[in-house]
Amino acid sequence: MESATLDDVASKAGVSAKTVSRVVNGERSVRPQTRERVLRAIEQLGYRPNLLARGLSGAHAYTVGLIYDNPNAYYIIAMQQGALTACDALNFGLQIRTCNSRSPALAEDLRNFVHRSRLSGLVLTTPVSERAASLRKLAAYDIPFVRILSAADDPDDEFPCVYVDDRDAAYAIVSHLLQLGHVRIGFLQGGKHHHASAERLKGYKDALQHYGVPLRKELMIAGDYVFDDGFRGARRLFDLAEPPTAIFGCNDEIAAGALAAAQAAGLHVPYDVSIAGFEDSPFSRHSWPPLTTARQRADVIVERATRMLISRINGNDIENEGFTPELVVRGSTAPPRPKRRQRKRR
Amino acid sequence: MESATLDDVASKAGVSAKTVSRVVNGERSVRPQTRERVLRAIEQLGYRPNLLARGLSGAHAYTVGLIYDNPNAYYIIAMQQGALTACDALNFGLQIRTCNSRSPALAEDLRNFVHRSRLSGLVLTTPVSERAASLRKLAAYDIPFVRILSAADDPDDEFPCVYVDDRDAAYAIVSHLLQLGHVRIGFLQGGKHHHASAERLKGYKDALQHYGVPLRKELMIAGDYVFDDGFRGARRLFDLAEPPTAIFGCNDEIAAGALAAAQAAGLHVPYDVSIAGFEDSPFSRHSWPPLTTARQRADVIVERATRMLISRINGNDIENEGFTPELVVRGSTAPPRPKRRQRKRR
DNA sequence: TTGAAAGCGCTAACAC
DNA sequence: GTGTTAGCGCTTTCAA
Repeated sequence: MESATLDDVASKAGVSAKTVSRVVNGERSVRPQTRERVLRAIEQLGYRPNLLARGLSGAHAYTVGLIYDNPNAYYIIAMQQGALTACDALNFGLQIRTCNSRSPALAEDLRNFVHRSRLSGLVLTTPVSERAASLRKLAAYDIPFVRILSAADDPDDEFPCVYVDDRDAAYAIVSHLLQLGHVRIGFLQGGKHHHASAERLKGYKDALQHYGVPLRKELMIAGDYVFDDGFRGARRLFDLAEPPTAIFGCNDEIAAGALAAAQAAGLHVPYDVSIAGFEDSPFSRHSWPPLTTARQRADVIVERATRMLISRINGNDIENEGFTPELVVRGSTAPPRPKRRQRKRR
Repeated sequence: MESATLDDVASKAGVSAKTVSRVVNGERSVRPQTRERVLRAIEQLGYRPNLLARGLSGAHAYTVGLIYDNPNAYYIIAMQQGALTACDALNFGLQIRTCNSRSPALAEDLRNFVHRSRLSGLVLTTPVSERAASLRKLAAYDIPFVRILSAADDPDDEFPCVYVDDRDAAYAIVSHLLQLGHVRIGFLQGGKHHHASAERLKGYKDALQHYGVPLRKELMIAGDYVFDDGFRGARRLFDLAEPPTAIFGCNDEIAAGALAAAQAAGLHVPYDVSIAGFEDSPFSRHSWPPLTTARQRADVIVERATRMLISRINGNDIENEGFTPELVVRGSTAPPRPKRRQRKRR
C-alpha cells in the first residue's frame, strides 16, 4: 500500500534507477522512447517520489517556502491555497512561514530558515518582497526567490516577479465613484511600509486629475491596514466642515472600519456616504451593505509565482507576469445625495 | 553554516551517535550524566536534527498533520498557529491539509496522506473528528490521532481528545441575555454536521429552562455557519408577529449576517435588538457595534491537542483536557427596550 | 544516452 | 546503559 519506490519503477521499465530519476526530474538527456516507457511504469505503479529521500540526498529538499508578514487571515489562506496548488501539481513540498519584514536581520532569518529545511527557494509576498537590501543579500546567498509586488509595469530588474497593478485598480475604483457623481472623495491610506499603499494613492490621484477634480489634502488620511485606523480616519472625515460624500479605504478592513464609523455616526451607507474597499475579502461581502471593492486573486497570483519559482529551480526561466485586480461593485456605493447641485465633469 | 550533524555532536561529547539520538528523542535509557554531556555538546554546536533524515530512516517522519474541513479563515489561521507552536517546541514538522469530512473515502484519503508523507500522526479538528466510522478505520490502520471535539464532559472513550464545552459557553451567552431582561431570544442554529451545533442548542435550551422561560419553536431557525443563513434567519425572526428582542447566532459569521439583516431592516443594534455570536473571531470586533461572543481559543486548544499527539507518539499518554469558551460582552447586547412590562425571573 | 557505486543524516535491530 | 551495523529512497558523482 505504501507508494512504490524508484527501484520498483526502474525494474518494471527495464532501466536503471538513475534513468527513472532523470525522467521524474525532467532532465533532458533521456531518449523520448525511454522516457515514455518510464512514464508508463510510473503511471501503472502509482509512483510518487519520496520527498524526504530526495531532500536528504539532493542539494535541496524539493520544497519551497512561502514567506509572509501579514496579519490578514483571509489573505494568508488564499495565498497558502495558491502555493499548495502549484506545489501539488509539481511534486514539490511547501513550507509556510511568517517573518518580520522590518527586522534588520530579515535576510539572515530567511537564510537560516532555508538552510535548516534545505529549501529549494522562496516565494516572497509583500511587504517582504519590497526590502531591496535584504533581497540583494538573499541573492548573494544564492537563494532562489520570486517576488510578488505592487507595480504598474514589469520592473524588469534582475529579480523575477509577479506584479500586481494596484494603481490601475485603485484608479478604477475612484473612477467608479467619480462617475456616480462624487467629487469630494476621502482616501484612507494604508501603511507606509507597503508599496501598494503608494500605488493605490497614485491611482486615486490619477483618477481625480483625469476627471478634473482638485486634490484636497484634508481628504487624505494616513493610517495602517487595520480596522481601527479606518474607523478613526473616517470619523475625522465626517467631522470636516465639508465632509466627503464617498470614502475609499485602502483595503477592506479599513473600509469596514469606515463603515462602522459611519454607522456609529448615524450615517446611512450608501445614501449619506459611499464606501469602497480593496481586496474582495469575504469580509467585504459580510458587511451591510456589502462593500464595493477590487478583486485581488491572491490565490492565483501566488500559484503563478510558485510555478515561476519551481521552473527557475529546474533551470527554466519564465517571464514575469502582471495581474490587475478587478472592480467589483456592491451596495456600499451609490450616487451622492443631491443636496446642492454638484458639477459633474466628463 | 549548515547545522552540525549527529556525528559531530557524538564525537564532541565522546559518545556514539546512537546515544545522541537517544538523548534527542528523550528516551529513558541514558545515564543522567551522559545526557548532560550530550546536551552540552548539542548546545555548543547549535545542533538541530535533520527532519528529512529522521523521517527517511525511522518508522515515521517526526511530522504531524493538521486536518481541517472548515471554511473559516480566522479559525484556520489560529489553529495553524497553535499547531506550529507545539511542533516548534517539540522538534516536529507540521503538514497542513484540508479534506472533505463528508467523503465516504475520508479514512482512506487520510491514510494516503499519512503514508505518502510518512506522518507520525494526525490532529483532527471538527467536524472531521466527529466521523466515528472513519475514526475507527484510522485506528485500525494504526494511525495515531488526537481529536478536538465538542462535549460538556470528557467522553472517556477509546480515543484521546481535547474537548470544548460549547454547551456551557452557549449557556453563558444566553444567561447574559436573560439577565439583561430578554425573554424572547432567537436562536440561529449552525450546520447539523457539526456536533457543536447541537451542544450550543442544548446550552440555549438549558439556560431558558433554568430561567423559567418557555421554549418557542418559531424562535429557533435552522441553518449553516454562513453569513447568508444568518441574514435570512434573522429576517425570518424580524418578520414574526412578535419578533425576538435578542438573537444568538451560533457563530460570529451567522451573527454578522443577523447584524446585517437588522441594519437592512432599519433596526438599531443593540437598542432595537441585541445580537450575540460565538467564537471571538476578529470579525466580531470589526462590526458595528462589535459583537458579544464567546472566546474560543482555537490556537490554545490545537496547541494542546498537538502536544498530546506528540506525547502519545513518544509513548507517553496524556490525559484528555477540557476547555470552556469564555463570555465576552461587547456593544451588540443591551437590555431590551421597555415597551410593555416584561416579567423578569430570578 | 545510460548505469554503478557511494553516501546524504538519521534510526532500527541487535549486540555487548 | 551503550555501541555496532545496516539501510531508509533518493541523488550525486563518475564511468561506460
